[in-house]
Amino acid sequence: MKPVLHPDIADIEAAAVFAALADPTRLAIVLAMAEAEEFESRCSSFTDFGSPSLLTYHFNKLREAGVTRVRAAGTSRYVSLRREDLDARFPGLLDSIIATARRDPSVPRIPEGRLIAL
Amino acid sequence: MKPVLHPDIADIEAAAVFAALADPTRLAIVLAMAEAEEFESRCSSFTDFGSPSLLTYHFNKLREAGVTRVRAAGTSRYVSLRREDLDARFPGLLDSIIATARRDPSVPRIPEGRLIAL
DNA sequence: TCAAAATTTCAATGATCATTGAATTTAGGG
DNA sequence: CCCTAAATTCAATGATCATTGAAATTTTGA
Repeated sequence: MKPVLHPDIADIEAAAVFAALADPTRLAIVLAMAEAEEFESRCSSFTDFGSPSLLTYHFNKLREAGVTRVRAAGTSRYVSLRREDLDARFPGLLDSIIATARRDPSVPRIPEGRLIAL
Repeated sequence: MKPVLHPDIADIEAAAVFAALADPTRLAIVLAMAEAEEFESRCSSFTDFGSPSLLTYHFNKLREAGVTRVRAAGTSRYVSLRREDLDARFPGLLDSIIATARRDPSVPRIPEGRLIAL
């Protein structure tokens, strides 16, 4: 299993972060993670947003941009927001992004009550 | 002269704003406008960032996303950030974006001393 | 009315994007 | 050891992107 690669904090670029959030599906994923109770979520919790294959694609974009972290455990993968890292690199940005997504009803949402499970 | 169209505040979408900022050249333009003394700048002040034709393209993207406002006067055009509108729609977002661009050295900059003229 | 300046338009280019679906890999549990 | 669940890989698709350069447009000032 090839290791999952993440950019160093210093290599996270503003334009790349915005590009990662430019897609409604990815913005929805980030919002769902921010809204979730748990620190990390299983990737397969996001099936509402697309097929497994498509989710792999979007999770890669988010990870490569430095927005998320992915941890492999057994046959599953767990995603989380890189809160500390992003706050260190661009203070306040992540919170601002989340607040923005919250205010925009056009960002897709997981049906009320459905959980982002661990 | 066909009028310049701007989206209503309510129609500004988060993903569209992020898409507008996803390009290094456009992020540089926004940063330069934020850094400028004046409220608005003549479009031709940004020639450092590309050819006239290319600038038209990028200014259109920014305007269509709701990030900037364009005013035509004579043979010139004047761009400005839609500060109030963006603050109303997504409070804090624009400031956060500007602070983020400032912190990222990879965002292109106009050579020190060169002005964004009116 | 002419000429120059500022900007747009247009077509063409190659690159990257989001999406699909089928085939494959990976790892754990019985 | 096999079965199954979870996820990736891969190729193919059409759409949109950023960029170029040449031609057209618009408007003002001489």
